[in-house]
Amino acid sequence: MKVFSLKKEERLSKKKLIQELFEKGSSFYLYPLRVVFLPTNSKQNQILISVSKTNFKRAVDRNTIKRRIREGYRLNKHALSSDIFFSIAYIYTAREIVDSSIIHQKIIQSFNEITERK
RNA sequence: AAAGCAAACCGGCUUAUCGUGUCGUGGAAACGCGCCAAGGAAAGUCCGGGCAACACAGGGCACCGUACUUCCUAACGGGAAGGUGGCGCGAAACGCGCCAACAGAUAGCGCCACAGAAAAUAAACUACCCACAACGACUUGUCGCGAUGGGAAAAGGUGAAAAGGCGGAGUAAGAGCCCACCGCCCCGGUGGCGACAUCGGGGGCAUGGCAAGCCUUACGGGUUGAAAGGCCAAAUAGGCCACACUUCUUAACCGAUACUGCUGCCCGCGGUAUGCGCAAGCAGGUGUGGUUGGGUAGGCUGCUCGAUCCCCGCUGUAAAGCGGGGGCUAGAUAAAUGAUAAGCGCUUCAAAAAACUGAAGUACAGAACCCGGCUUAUAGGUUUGCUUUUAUU
Repeated sequence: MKVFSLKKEERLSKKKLIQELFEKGSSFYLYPLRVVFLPTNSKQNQILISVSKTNFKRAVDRNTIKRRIREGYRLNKHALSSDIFFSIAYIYTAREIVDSSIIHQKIIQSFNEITERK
């Protein structure tokens, strides 16, 4: 598998898995993100990105933030290496649009948190 | 040339690295290669239609919507052309532009704040005119005054609006009481498909405003909405059929009553329940086998070739229609169409012109079944038309 790709299999799309993640998963806050994660028995890490409609009324802004987070995960996901895999949800909680470089940095930090806490 | 107004259109480009989705192609697979990949509003969800499911014998009333005319259209509350009224520009026009909830107020009910005498069967304030008891004056039969009785609706002031307007004649003072012109109403002619325009005759005014209070007239209106709907495999509740065992009461039809469906109500027509009447033989439970299969989560489909787009010709004042040629132009589903970096272009500013340099800015905004409109947001730019100002000929 290529290093920087991000296929559909790496995204959470099943309703049951999402419900399980939010009911049983543990979470921590890392500005501007809230991260929810749960170890799973699937064959790879799966992520979910969410931006609240109340904080960003325009769809253009929500798309931009989602794309930046996705790129941050895609370009750095090789740093998250472990013997087990996780379901991870990134929820954007800030009220303003943050630069890409900061988001990238925070995502790398989140990987360290997850591997420590498991 | 500049400014203003209106209409139509455009609304960034290139490269590098790493990525995403549909389709095509190679491959057993992993994956590789190629093509394409947001908008003028994709937005608001305000109208109209296609498509789909469900419902529907029919009639009346209610409810909701629309409202100058003709045309366009699949349809519309949209558009085109025109009529009428109002406003703006202008010296002015039969000019140009903008706006209109633009059917009916002699079908009926209701309302008309404040001010004002009075707000709709007019008049109770001031002012005007006539008569005249009492009183006053003096030139002693006249004048003044005004309780009171009557006339009039012209004048003042109030108001958004004061009972057709203006002028004349008339009168005690006045009044469509009478007359001319204008307005209004009625009838007829002419032109126009029509809204309407115009001409002639008659009426003496009867008819204040509000329909965005109720209402009247004419026309239209099933409900839901892609989370619609269809298909697939799995597990399972339930239904149905056959057989066996078991228990003993009660099924169907018709009438009656109650509830309910047809947008609401009534009539009408259906459906269900009750088991009172009439009537008479099957009804319930358990097990086995077969068959069917609601809902839930998942996958596939619906899904993008269409009232389609571009060009040319013809018809029409135009909206638009017809014919010919060419093109295929997003299909995601916890939701792709991107991220990062560099450069270019454009606009503004740095006194003025050109070049250079620097700084700042580069909008509104993201498809979710598909179309036709409307409304709202939008940095900057282009074109066309009209008006005004200045310059030149």
